[in-house]
Amino acid sequence: MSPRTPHAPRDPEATRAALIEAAEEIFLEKGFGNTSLSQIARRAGITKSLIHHYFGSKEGLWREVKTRRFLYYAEQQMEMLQVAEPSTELLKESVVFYFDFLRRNPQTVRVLAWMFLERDQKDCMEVDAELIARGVEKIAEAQALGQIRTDIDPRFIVFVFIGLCQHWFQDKEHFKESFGTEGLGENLDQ
Amino acid sequence: MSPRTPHAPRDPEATRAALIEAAEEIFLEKGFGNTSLSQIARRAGITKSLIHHYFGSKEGLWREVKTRRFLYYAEQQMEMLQVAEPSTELLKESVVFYFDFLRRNPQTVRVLAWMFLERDQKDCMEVDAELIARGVEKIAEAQALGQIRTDIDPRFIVFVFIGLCQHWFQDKEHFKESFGTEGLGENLDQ
DNA sequence: TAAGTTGTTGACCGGTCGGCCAATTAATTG
DNA sequence: CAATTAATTGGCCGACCGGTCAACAACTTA
Repeated sequence: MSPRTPHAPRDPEATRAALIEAAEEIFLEKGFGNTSLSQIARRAGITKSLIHHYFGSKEGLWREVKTRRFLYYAEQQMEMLQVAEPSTELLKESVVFYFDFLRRNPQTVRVLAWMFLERDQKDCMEVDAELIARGVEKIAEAQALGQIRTDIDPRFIVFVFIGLCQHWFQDKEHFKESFGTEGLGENLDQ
Repeated sequence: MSPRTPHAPRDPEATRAALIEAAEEIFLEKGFGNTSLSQIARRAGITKSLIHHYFGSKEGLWREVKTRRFLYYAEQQMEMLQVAEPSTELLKESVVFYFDFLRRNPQTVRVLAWMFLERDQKDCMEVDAELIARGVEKIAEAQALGQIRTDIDPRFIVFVFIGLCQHWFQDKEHFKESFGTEGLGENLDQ
């Protein structure tokens, strides 16, 4: 937004951060293909060339934005999984925590959705796989303890819960077109 | 795929259809911004100029693809809603029917997902609104008859069921990366 | 202070994009 | 059969795309 003062002191990290922030805003709003580097540079108040200087290419910047958000997301979830011990109550709390996380980080919802539609999860696959493995593991433990019915594949449970939270927020805007008075407290009950 | 024979008889409707089909394939696969008219024309075996001749612009073609799929989807669902009378059993059947429809029409899933992320539902809003209104109406009737608990907003029920089906298929590929043996029969139980 | 490193810029490049148009050819009309 | 209309083509346009480069300015180092 604000053009740099002619004799501004240099701050590479700030520049990098500004580029990432601008890129995230526009990429998540319009998608990769509908975004041009000129727009990003303009919004960041920085020359287009610096994008290549810092990230090599348009894909490089997009990859940076994606992995950044995804790693933050994975970190949060991993932390949650490590603290707790398996139980039905924990499962419930985990879901609530995850749900709340997505509510506070709508960017995560969008980033996951774009990665999904464009089928480019390759950069985050290892992390994602481990994340899922952890969740499945926890649930399997709870099943072994008899706290969760065993006739459901634990992988299935994990996916249903993750998908449910993820897509609730994806749909929320659509929902609001019908009527806007609903808050968010009711959803936790379901 | 097949280049036209030099003296082929003209068939405007077939040309139109070929363009729409090619456009749908590529648009739904890569999204609007990542698709170029040259690609579409090449895949359809038709000159790029004809796209403008029939649809005016790139946006016009995209709009055609979207509304086409969406109207088919709406038609099916409307038909389903009109036939039946409200009951818990009907609700179940409706969901199963809808679920099955999406399974047979993965393009619908993708088209809805793209429209959603790119926030361009404007072309289908009236139809969509009526569709939802119908569903809500049916559920409200069932509630009045005491067949569904009344402490839940019927709009909420509609959205949860629609979203659930829609996003199940959206996530299915992701799920398969964990393990691919699961069929689809089990899902209907949930 | 001088040399070297690095952030930053504006000008520029080839390529492709969406879109336009005149010309050609097939169908339709009278 | 002309005359008209509609389908189809290839060539072309200006704009903008992502990316490169040489030059410069600010820091770092010695």
